[in-house]
Amino acid sequence: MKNMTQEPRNILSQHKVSITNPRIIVLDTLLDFGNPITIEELQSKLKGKVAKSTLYRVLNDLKKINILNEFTSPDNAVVVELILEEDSHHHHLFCSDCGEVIDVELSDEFEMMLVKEMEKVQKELNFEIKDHRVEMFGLCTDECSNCK
Amino acid sequence: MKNMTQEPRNILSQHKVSITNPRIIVLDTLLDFGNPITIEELQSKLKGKVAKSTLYRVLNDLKKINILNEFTSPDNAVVVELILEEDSHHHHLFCSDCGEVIDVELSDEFEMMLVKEMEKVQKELNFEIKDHRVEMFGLCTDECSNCK
DNA sequence: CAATAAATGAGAATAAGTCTCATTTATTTT
DNA sequence: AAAATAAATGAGACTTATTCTCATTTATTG
Repeated sequence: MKNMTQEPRNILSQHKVSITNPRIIVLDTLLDFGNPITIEELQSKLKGKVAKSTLYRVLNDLKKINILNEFTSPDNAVVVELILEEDSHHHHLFCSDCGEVIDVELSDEFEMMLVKEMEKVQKELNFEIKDHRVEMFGLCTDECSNCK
Repeated sequence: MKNMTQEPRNILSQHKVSITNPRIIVLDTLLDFGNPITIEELQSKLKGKVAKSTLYRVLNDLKKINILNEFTSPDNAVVVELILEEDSHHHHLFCSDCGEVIDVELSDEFEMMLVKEMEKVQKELNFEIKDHRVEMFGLCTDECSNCK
């Protein structure tokens, strides 16, 4: 079992940013949780170990080195997620009940078709499309400990 | 040419909510703009004709009667849009430069394939998917008066 | 048209996120 | 390895978006 704080250190040094305690703690928490997480939930997991201002600064630092993705849930709460592997193109599924956010990979055929659709849109609207997102909303039935 | 304030009145009475001046003004502004709009831009178009607290209340009222859609732009600004026709399923294209949001309809084949993808996801993750969104990000080249 | 219910405006309250600045911690230089 | 320099942190002030409160105004109902 690997040293808990080693991976955050590696990540930081790989990206040539200084290795500090708050950064290690935040990365560790995100790695440990493993899923997209709201700022609120992240703060509660951190239990005051990192100052609020520092948390936001660290998140911005991680965005700058492109290892943090940020988006919003259907109720407009900000959600963050580590993106460590370059090839992990995926989408999100949101539970309207418990607020859980789940990563979803869609088929290559689908992604190819989406690219074609975007090419059509680009031409029609004279727009240069750089990125896309597919979001799905629903209810995680059963198995969920958060949904009563 | 139809009376400018008649359509808002019709909409409100169809949805059995009381017809008030702020509601008429907000609806009129949204109808007139015709595209998704940020709260900030909406406020500037309203030029103080409606109190800030009332604006938010009116927007919430419109959400409750299901004629207002709310989402966020890539920089997390809240965007609202009237949804008057039931059959107007569409997606959004965001310009990262000027912030414009454009409605986009994708092909039926694509939508059908997306439904199939969602059915797969539902089964795999034991999730009941109710809705989806496709968002596209890029730059509106040329023609745009806002982008320099 | 009067009575009742609902909506509004103004500004106070709250909450998310940023900023400031003195202090602490990392990194670089010697 | 210690000193010098640069960067990051914590605490709390500040800003901005949104909600809330409550006295007044406006709609709706009888």
